[in-house]
Amino acid sequence: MPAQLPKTYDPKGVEPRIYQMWIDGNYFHAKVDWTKRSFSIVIPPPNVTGQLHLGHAFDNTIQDILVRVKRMQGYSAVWVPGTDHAGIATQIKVEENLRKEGKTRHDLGREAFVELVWEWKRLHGGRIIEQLKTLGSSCDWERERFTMDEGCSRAVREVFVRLYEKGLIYKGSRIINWCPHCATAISDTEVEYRAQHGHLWNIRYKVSGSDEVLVVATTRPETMLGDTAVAVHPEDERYRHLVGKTCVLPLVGRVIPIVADSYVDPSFGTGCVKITPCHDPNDFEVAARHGLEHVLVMDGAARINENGGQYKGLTREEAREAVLRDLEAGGFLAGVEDHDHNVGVCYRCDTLVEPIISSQWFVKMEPLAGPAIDVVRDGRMKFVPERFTKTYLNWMEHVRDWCISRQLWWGHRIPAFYCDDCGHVTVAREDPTACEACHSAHIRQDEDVLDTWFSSALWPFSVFGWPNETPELKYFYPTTVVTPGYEIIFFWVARMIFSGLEHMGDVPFHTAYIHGIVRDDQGRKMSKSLGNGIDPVEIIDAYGADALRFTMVTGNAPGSDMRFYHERCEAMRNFGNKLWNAARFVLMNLHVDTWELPEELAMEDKWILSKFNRLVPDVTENIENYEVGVAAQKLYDFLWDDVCDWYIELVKPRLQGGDAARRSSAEQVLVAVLTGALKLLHPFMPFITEEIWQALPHEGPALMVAEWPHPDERLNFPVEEADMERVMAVIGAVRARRAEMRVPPAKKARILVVTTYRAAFEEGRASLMKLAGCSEVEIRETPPEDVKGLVALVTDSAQIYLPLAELVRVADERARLEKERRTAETERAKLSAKLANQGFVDKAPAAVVEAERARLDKLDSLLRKLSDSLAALPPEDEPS
RNA sequence: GGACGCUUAGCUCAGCUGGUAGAGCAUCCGCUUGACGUGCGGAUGGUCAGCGGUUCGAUUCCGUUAGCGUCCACCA
Repeated sequence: MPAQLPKTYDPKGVEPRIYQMWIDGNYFHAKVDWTKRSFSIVIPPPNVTGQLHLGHAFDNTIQDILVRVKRMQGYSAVWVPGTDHAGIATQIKVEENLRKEGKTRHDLGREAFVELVWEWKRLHGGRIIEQLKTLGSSCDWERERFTMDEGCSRAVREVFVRLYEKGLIYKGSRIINWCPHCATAISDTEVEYRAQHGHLWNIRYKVSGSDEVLVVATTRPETMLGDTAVAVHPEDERYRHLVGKTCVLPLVGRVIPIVADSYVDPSFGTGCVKITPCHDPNDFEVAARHGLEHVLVMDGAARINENGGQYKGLTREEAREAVLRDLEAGGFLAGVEDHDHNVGVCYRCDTLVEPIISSQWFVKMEPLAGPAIDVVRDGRMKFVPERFTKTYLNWMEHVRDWCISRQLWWGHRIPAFYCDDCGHVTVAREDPTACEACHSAHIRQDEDVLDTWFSSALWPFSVFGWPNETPELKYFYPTTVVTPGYEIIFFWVARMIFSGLEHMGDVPFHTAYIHGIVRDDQGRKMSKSLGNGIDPVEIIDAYGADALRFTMVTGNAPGSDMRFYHERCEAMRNFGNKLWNAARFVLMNLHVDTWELPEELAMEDKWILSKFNRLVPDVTENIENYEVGVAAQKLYDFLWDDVCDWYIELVKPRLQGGDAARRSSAEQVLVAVLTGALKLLHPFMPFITEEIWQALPHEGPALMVAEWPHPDERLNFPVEEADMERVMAVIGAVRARRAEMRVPPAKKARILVVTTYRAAFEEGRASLMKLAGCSEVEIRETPPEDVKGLVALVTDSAQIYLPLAELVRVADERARLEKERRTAETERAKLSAKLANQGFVDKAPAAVVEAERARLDKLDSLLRKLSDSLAALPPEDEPS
């Protein structure tokens, strides 16, 4: 920083330069170094063609704080960045773009289309990475990965083959969630449920060879086209005689059996359930138990297929209307009721999900879930905040097999090859040229790709080179911590855990530090459709990255959502500016270019050093416990209140005075405290702290690689700290009283301090003069004889008299002092009752009792002084 | 149906293992105070949702009620 500094901090002018300096210094790169402890984080890989949103800003800030602290603490700390190929999201994006040219992916064909997506990735893939840099993220860019790069793809293939060989991956025909819009299967996790007002239609099914009629209830009448049975509860007396008989499916005319199954709840609806095995998971189960026929009536676009007869070609919505109309016309409709229920929609596109039978690949979860439950139960892996443990366990304990195949082109293609001749499936690490069973060359690779989350599940070890046994893997795995939002606990965290355990034999990370989501100022989720999204890039532009980062970590509890307010960013920018100006002040007054702590320390020096010395372990501990918000708040308070509002003001007289030694020691302490605080603050506000540090006398190339502060025994000054605070209390009392009495600041007064802490106040004399607006300070141990015309103030260690004759009315003074006395007495009464309570004295920790005793002493002292002051008051003024 | 979270100053929210209630913003009163008006000094404002319990002591722990919110499950 040159001598002439702007009065306001300009992030735009500083941030890119500082970031480049870090890059040039290669400070982000972490090496395998067995002489150091390792610390590692892998980034939750953002979508490669996505752009930065506040959620990214949130967890990247957290990660950066953690990794910067550890780096400064001397760890070999790596933060591995990278991006996710984001199968569906990316493919859709490219397809949409293609549609502008009036083309679909099928016009191009698989190979050309995939090449086009790669091209798109090359074009847009860098954006989010660049945006992460503007945040100040200290990722090890040399280790940047992509879920579809060669290494990650190899890991995916290896995992697939291993799991297949162990029988943990299988292909089967099951009811899966089908998204008609994305035209692919999706996993259970990818379905979101929405409450919806709907209807329950009652439909008459005529019993064969009888006049009896069964009434079934359904919310989805169009699926009746695929009914292959009607089920009743085995114990249900009403229908027992019909079990084993058949009935006739209306409109279709198919004769279907009536079966008994305990799945049916006799108390719901009519107690008769239509069974549609191909379009309902429960019905699928029932069908399996009873060996029922499967009739699939919908295609991949959720249109009725040829099995739907006359309804063929209709969409599911059209089919519903048509079916209802025809049922009505045929007299099959027995009634309709309102019915609220949940419907599943695709988390990507919001389209109503269609449960449909389909042949897909699955990961068998049960054997994988067991260990994943154990490691959390026995504490080998923990969630912060702890409550997410339960969320996780509940999910893992009930998890169903994971549908991993996607009918997409963009992704890791399933390495399964079907033999046209013998039907054998060859699953192999390298593409086979022939069927492994019959050696026929007529093999075809499975058309599908894997769920995007299949590859991100491997991220904590694939990024370090697995399946190769690399030094990185040995050194950095398990990673220390991951920092996802709670919305991806199931998508990502859970799957990393069982994958890590299965393939690495160890947890992928020791801690999952879960955060909430960033909402708008009305508490709404940010979304494209609401148009309420806030672009972090604009925020950085307006307030600076440091301000955004600080906003992200302060004022919200771990794991809970936060609302985003511009005002908060503004406040944090102001904090940066405050720090900037404090630094400017220090530099303006600095006459040295190196520093060390002076031998002779003044009271205020010891006070601030002592406070700082306590701040160091406090902040360190908070960060270690993942209480970054608390740590940030402490730094904010220390810098603004203690350093700026007090210490700097306290040393101004020395800096401007003629005593060179006292001036110089103030400079030294200023630099010491500022430097120390900059180190602690650096992980939170890396840019501004680095910029200031570079301008201050320093050793080493950069703050970001400076050593994290340690508390220093020699800097504990409890006595001087207390003395200083006694003086500060008097300053506060005088200021408050003056403000109350509207004494203009320019009007200085002579004050009289009556105290037994004479030495402390002698040393604080200059501070009192400067900060309490005094023309003169008299310190004595006994009160003056005549206090007429004096305003009396009391702290627990001093009585103060201000000669403000023209402003004083004795009656008012008396009233005020008495009010203070009453307050103090009330408090004293409470306190002495507490101390008189034998239970308290016996059972409370000694330190607490001691503290309360000390407080009582102070109150007594205060009360004595109040009484003295009251007694000394002259008789009431003559009414004039 | 199950689980979880929240309810603290006008607003938005912090408050670690129980031991004198905090911040930012807003409001009010002052201030060109030689770092900073993105500032300085001062002030107002809270029976910490209600009710029980444990405890010497509860905003903090337990139970319960109410309101709000989230996740999971999904009886057609």
